[in-house]
Amino acid sequence: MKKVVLIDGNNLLFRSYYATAYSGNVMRSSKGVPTNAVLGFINMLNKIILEEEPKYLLIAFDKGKTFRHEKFLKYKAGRSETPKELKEQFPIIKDVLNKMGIKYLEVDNYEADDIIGTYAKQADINDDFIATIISSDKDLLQLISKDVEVKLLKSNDFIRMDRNTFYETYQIEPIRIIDLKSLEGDPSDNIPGVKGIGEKTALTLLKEYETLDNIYLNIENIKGSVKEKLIKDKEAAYDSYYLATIYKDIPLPLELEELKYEVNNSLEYIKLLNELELYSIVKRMDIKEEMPKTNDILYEKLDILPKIDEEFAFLINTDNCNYHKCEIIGISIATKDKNYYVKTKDLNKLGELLNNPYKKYTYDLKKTLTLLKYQNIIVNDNKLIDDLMIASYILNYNIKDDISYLANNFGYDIAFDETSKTKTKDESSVILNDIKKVNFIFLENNNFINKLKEEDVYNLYVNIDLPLTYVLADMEYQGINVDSNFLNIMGIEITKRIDELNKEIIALAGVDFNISSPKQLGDILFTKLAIPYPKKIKDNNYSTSKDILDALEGTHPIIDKILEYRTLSKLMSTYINGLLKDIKEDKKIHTTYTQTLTKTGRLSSIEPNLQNIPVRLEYGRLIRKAFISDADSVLMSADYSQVELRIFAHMSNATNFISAFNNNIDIHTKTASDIFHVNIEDVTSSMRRSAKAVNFGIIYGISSFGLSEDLKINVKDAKNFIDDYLNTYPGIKKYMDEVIEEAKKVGYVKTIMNRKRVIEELNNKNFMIRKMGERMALNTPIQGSSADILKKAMIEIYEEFNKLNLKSKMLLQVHDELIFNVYNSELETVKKIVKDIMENTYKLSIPLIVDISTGLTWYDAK
DNA sequence: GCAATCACG
DNA sequence: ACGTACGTGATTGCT
Repeated sequence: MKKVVLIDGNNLLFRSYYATAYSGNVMRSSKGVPTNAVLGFINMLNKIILEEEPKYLLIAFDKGKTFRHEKFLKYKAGRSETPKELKEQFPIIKDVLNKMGIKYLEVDNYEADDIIGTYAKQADINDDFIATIISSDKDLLQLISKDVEVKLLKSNDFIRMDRNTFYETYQIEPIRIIDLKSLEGDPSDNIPGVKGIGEKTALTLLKEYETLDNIYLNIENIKGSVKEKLIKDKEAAYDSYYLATIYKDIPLPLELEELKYEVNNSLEYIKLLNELELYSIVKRMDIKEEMPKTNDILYEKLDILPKIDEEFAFLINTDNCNYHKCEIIGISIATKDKNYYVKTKDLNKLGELLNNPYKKYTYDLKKTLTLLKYQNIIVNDNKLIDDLMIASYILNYNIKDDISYLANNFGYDIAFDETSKTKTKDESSVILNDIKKVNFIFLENNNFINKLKEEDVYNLYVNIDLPLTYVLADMEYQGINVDSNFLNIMGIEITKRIDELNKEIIALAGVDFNISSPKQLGDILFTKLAIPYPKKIKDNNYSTSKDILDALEGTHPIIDKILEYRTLSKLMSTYINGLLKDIKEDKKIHTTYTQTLTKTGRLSSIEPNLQNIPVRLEYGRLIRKAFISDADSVLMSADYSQVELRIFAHMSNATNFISAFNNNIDIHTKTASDIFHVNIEDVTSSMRRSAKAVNFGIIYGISSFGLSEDLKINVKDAKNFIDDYLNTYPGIKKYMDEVIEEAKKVGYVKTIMNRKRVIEELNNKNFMIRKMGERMALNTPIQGSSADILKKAMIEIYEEFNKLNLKSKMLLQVHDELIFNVYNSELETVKKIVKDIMENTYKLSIPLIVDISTGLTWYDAK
């Protein structure tokens, strides 16, 4: 006999909600997501599964206004509005159920009851099945039959009702619950019933006359006030009869047999629980099959690495500073049946193991490769080393530097790395923790790889991001020469000027204050000096940002001086002192590329950031003179021209753009000529500037407000401008609409190399957040595809340099630009290789163009 | 630890 | 009626 458990999902979620909601105050995750009902629901569901051991399981939900509402406007009226904290939890619980592998159904215009009724009837008819219905709603008792029982939930326990127990309680047939309701009514659903008749009278009547019809047939035999009441509310009684009747024949997409249930604590499920911060559920889960109890780990502590000739996971344990200057503490290794911890700073043995022909797994391979390089150990990209950090990034898991965050999201219990502040742990517990991490990698790596394949992003992993790791490790290791003398001299000049400005500004203000404090500066400008604030005041705060000060230029002599002070302070603190601080003993700066951070697939650069060295303003640009080539070399810059607009043109198939790019016509001039309806040669510089702003807007996911800010025009003009633009290029409008539609449908967007970004904001109820989501959906494929293409080019250039054994090296990446140190003897070869690969690595419907320039400093390579 | 500001693509 | 351009990192002041 197969038992199917049918759960009234709405009922369960409502009960869970009101059990712990106190006047709208509910438990929330740290992100503000209400979770109290979800928590209660899962706990109740787990209890049900434990008690009932269902082989078949279905959760039914209401959907939309039902046929009952259509017929009776007052149905369920008078119910207080479902609180939004509860409404928000419906999609969450459905997500949970999906990830638990539990089937749920909602059918347009029907209630959960009708879904349950239909399956209950099927179970009754089908000799193989019996059903248990779970709810606290007595209505469902009408479904009890020879094969159907109801488990009626009470506040802390339940009553199981089958035909016998039901009869003992009510002395009527289960189906007469409908007749009972039609008499006594149900205030919670606004079912009227007969006024003045409660359960007791109703039951007495039904015991005698069995049905509502029969009661009215025998109305003359009934005495006194009850008769009066029955006659008065006859219509209401029959309406109620209709409302209380559960349908048993609604169309359903799944057969009973398809409701099969198997325990499935999927990784996604655990991850979701952790996202919702419902840790108590994760803790109680029976996870020993998939998730070993990491505290039971045994290991051997060694001084030298053992010989290993099987697959293994490894981690180099370091102190927690920048890995270009960190101390190595040891190496942890996990194999199928043994874990090791080796206390050593010598990575030679590890290097040998990594070049051996079996699979290796780690987390943050780039760090490993760089540390090895500092010991002159080279690991070739032998396609045998997996990096769980890269895999997790591509899978859009939330990851941090510290692998513990990831592991704990998958049900492990691993302490976070200690910072210098929290350094309290003894050596053996630090070692044990490291072993836990490496053990996690060993056990989970293949699950992650399978997931990559399932999500159709394995190619991206294995052909782009993973091989790029080797390229980046080398770039970081190479570093770039920096002339500290130059920076020092420039610093002296800047300091002198800052001092002058400081005096002048204080004099103009008439009072001493900290110019670097936006708060104090705002007070001085807009209160003390009473300069009129050019914009709407926001949050009762004066902004002193560049935009505001620019608008005030000329109103007071202090403004120009503050602007200059700002520019120079920035140069001094971030670029003179900041860079000097990061020059290592080899007179080079070694940045670190974060490969697993951005939402779009770009890299970022830290400690220091070499992707935002000044270039737009001439004085700031001088900083680039400090970045110099090696002896007998030049610095070579290779940058893509308009790569994002070209990618956009390719993806949107915008014919005008494509023809302009194909014919090498200046794209902004072409756009201006199109939207202003003038010949190319008649486009003025102001027309071109406007067109350029709109083209940029397109890349960002245009908004009239944003454009108005950029062009300093009013929002209405900006809107007209955009409308004209989109009318001129109808293909662009269509493309953008389609991207957003698709993104809303599947919940994510993709780049040309299938990199995915999930955008939750797209279905947010808040207009502003939703619009932001739409802009992300439009921008990410462009920015991300551009990143994909440059990454692919970098890998190919790196391989070609290696193949030809060139001394020249790739040093920096700045999103659409690569910087190389090129030996004079190799200049022509390198130029050709780089230009050729960058322009041809990915074929678009339009050409990609790369501009190359060289010089002894980064400033001169322009 | 966060907000404001400003440097880059 | 909302109140925004997309993606980053470093420094400073302030709670």
